[in-house]
Amino acid sequence: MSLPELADRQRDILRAVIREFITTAQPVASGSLVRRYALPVSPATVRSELAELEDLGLLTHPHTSAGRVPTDLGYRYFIESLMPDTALQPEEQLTVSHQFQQAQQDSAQWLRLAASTLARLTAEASIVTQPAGTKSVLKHIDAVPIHERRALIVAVLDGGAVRQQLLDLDQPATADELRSLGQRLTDTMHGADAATLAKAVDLEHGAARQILRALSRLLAETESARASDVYYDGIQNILAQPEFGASDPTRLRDMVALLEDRTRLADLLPPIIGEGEVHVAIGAENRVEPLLDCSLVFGRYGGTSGVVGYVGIVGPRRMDYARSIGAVSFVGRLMTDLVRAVEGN
Amino acid sequence: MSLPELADRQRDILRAVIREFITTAQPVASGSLVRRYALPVSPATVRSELAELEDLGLLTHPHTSAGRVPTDLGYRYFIESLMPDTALQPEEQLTVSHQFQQAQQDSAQWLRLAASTLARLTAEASIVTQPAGTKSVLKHIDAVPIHERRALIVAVLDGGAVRQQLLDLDQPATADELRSLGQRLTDTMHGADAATLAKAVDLEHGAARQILRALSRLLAETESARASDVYYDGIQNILAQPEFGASDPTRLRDMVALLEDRTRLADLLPPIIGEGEVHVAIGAENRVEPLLDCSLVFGRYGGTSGVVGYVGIVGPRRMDYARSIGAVSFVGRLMTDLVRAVEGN
DNA sequence: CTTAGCACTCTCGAGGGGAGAGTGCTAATT
DNA sequence: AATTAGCACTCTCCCCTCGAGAGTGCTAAG
Repeated sequence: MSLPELADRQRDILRAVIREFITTAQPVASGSLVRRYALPVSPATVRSELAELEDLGLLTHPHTSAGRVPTDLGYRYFIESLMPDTALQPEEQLTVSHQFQQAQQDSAQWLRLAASTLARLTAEASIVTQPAGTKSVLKHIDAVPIHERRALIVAVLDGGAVRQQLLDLDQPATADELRSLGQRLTDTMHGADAATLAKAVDLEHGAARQILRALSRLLAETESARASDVYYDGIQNILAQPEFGASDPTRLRDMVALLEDRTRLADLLPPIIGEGEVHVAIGAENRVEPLLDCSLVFGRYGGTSGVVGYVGIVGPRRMDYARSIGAVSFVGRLMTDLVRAVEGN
Repeated sequence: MSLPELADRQRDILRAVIREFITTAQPVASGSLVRRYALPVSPATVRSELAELEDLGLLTHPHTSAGRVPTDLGYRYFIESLMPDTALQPEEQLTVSHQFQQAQQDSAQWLRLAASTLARLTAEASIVTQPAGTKSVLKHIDAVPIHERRALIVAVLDGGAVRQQLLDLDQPATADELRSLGQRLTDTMHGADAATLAKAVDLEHGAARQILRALSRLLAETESARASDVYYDGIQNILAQPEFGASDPTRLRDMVALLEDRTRLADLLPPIIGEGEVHVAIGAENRVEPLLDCSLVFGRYGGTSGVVGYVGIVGPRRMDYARSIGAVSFVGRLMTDLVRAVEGN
């Protein structure tokens, strides 16, 4: 996995091949390289350089008389040492962060917005997971009367997530009773996690007991179901890619099936990403079968209290990595800001 | 659009053609009909009947020497007067409603569950819109302190929807202040809609004024953004359909693009569906271009107070209408029950 | 080291049967 | 009058071929 050292001209040529292949999706010929990038050498010279890059494992040949195509290693080399600055244009950053500021209203909207923004910025399919903490902690409890014997329990978690649960009460309760119950539980249970709540259940009785039981279950689910709530967008974008076109519809279907299946999603997320880092998995670096022709670009966002979510995109190996990384990184940062704002830091 | 009258044998044959085409996706030949459905007549007889059904506009011919394919009108006839009972099996109903009972916890989960259930039951792509009222009415307000100068406003609407909004306070407020403010506003604003809230803004000042302003905007958005929150699932299912396969990838992409674009979604929903009815739009009955090869099966669900959402599926014209209608109708009923439960009826 | 020239290879699309499937028609049968 | 067997006809689909075109690898000259 160590990357070979290249002469300057080879680097230029590799960069040109990748750039060309990304836009055309066609194997790149020596002649067209010279023409389009105004190289100061002849096609024959380029050919010998291409042959060397192929020996180094950075390029391949679909067949004898076809142009060159980057390998996984070729893309990797590009990302590690050929890629231009990935930051988005300032105007773009402004537009996007403006949209995020307007969407502060509803945390579910953040996720949706993040997914659609990424899809739009990168023209790939995007995936955004709900922030889920290793420890979910209660911040506020409220009991809203719906009916004499029925109440809606609203819980605000650390990190600004809001959960709700409809509860059939064993005994009728008035609005005032529910209100003071919510107050008391908020005061006593502030900062409690699922385990603490479970313990506290036995100390209470009546409606309070019911509420605590429901909440502890809710928190436990929130903690465990790490990737249960996933937003995705831009599937149309990967349908538009020529590599997933007519040739093999099964490939495409398997891929979409993988994305839609929220339970399998956790597997393909890169094991650990550092805060603010962006992780790129190219082609066969993905262990999952339907993604062997794809690349993933993922980032992590999260608060200080261990609340963590993922944002990322899926696309063909042939993608604009600079732009993708820039977009994922930027959106990840915005999401981190949003989560922190709700945390109160 | 008036449906022709058919002799019994013609009805049997039409039914057989549709059933066969639904499962095989191939034009149906007279010979295979006789073979598979053990018809007591010869292929030649069947052929003359087929020719007559074609004259009536119920079947077509891709080309001279191919089998028969149902037309939109053929499917329509099938649905109106040939279709078996659409109710799901009792065991299936039990399983599904059991799942819905368990998911009562979170209204966002209902929608997700409805979408995935429909996708699974019908093996088509499903669409579920959030229930949105012509009039959204406030039921409960809560202000949760995040920070000295920052609060999370949680609003419970009629219909059990929960909205949240992060607010930067002009002046710092303590937890107790926020709490009593929430109580007071809940008491005074209970039952208010966006317009009422907007009027009340000027009567308040300080944090209360900020909260009311935010809430009125929130409610206005909730009312207007009728189909803003849409859940869909099972896109993989329509990718698996042979009619959207290799032939024309553009078709498929346009279709998915249409589904993903939440703003265009409202257009394709059938104008008015009665409570408990299921509306079927076959092929060209959809005015939208990318859906000319598709059928939609949609139902409406909602509460007594005018809160309305849609559940439905999209698939190829060649779909199992009986099952689709049964599934959509059943899931719609379950959703109605859930909404009503939160309303307190 | 670079480059012109050239032979070689491979894909892709068009064109050409041939097999197969299925119809429509006609005449015979019930 | 309805049904059916027989048969010619049509159309698709697949396979094959073949030529054009694109691009490489090699070699020898600059």
